[in-house]
Amino acid sequence: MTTASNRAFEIIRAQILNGGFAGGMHLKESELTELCGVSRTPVREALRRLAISGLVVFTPHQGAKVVALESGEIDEIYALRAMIEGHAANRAALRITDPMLRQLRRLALDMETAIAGNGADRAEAFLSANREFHAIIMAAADSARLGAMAALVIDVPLTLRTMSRYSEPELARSMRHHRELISAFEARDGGWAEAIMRSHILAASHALVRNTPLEVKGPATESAA
Amino acid sequence: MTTASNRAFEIIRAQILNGGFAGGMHLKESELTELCGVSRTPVREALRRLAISGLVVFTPHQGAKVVALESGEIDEIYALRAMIEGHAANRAALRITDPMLRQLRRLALDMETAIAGNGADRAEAFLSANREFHAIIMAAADSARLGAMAALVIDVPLTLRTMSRYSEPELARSMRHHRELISAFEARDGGWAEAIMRSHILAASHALVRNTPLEVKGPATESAA
DNA sequence: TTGCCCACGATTGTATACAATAATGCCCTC
DNA sequence: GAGGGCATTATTGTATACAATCGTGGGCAA
Repeated sequence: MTTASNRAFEIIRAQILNGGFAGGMHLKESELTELCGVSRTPVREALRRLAISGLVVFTPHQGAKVVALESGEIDEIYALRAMIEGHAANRAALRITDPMLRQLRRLALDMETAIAGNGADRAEAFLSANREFHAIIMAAADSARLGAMAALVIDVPLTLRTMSRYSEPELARSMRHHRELISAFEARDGGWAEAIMRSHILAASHALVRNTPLEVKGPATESAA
Repeated sequence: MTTASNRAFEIIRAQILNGGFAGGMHLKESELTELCGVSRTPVREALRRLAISGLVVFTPHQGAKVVALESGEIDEIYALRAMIEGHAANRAALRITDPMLRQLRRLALDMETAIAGNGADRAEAFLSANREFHAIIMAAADSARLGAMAALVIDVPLTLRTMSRYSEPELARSMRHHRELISAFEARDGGWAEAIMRSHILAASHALVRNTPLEVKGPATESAA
């Protein structure tokens, strides 16, 4: 069984990511208490952790507010993601194990079939596999501190609904990036892996910016990068 | 007046950085309570923040332990610092203001005179100016998230006493890096600034590793990078 | 009417009491 | 005598009560 603090963290985080808590909204500890079914103490701990993750901002004696991203910040976040995930890919290329490589190949196939199909859960299957793909690379990089940094910039873009904004050519390019990443890993070439990963993230960034309406709203999924 | 939580954070952090708490030491909340003169609640918050900063590690129902760095981790941390501060220098080059540039020039002079002199506070003066020099660049980068990432890898090397390990040629090279950074900023050349900053951090890393005895002990100051 | 000041309410910050969990040492069994 | 299981105890996790602080509204004066 997990701790009450963890439950509170997950519940509040999910609410923010799926849009239940709008950007800029003031989060009152007493309200979160009844939402999560725990007392204020674990709620407070959860809020501090969310503040570290960049999902809420904290001001003394005024509590927590859900972050409201400006368009400039989105560029900034994707630039940081490119830096961090690029570095992770470089490390991963030198450390990845064969079982991990097999998993990557399978996930790449999963994504390609998800794209080719047309079921209702098409997007969900794709995003799930994509998330795992990137998670495996971070795991292969094998650096706790790098993982902590990634957490600072991975969560936030999730507040944007992006999957539906990718055109077919953009998705195809994303697939090619995945395949080329695997090739770079097979060659154990850190520089190649890093370059492709950077391209992958930055391409996603531009696809997002170009297709994003001014006001971002609605239940969110996550970036396809 | 600051909050009790902040006081506890600063007190415990200082104890870790100056070596009062040895690596691997188990930090009991009740003991920290009497050390800091506050109750357990703010102590707990302080410990969580320290865990985020990478200075302590947390395991459920077992509390906090001061981190014990292995030699491999030091390389990893310096690689991350090179990545982050390099990126910060790149951004800073495009955003830095003239007053900030003037400050950098003054601090570079301060460091050079500190090195040239031979007073007892020689090292202290140098390190203080050096810290401010890097802080200004981070501020000029103007990215809260990047600052948060930097915090993950700036604090930890402080647990190592490094200043005394730099040879004269190494210090001279460090000074040249500072001057060249200023030149890159004046030219508003992000790529140049990033390259020099990476060199600066990585050079410091190797100077450290080469001069570090196997067991690192004693009151700590901070890295000269 | 408008601006400022004070008091009130709401909300966060802190302390302490209680519950739950994990480490430790002892005793029993083999 | 050694190993494992159980009870004890120390330590962390949680809840709640209290204190401090900030925003807000009303009232008073210019």
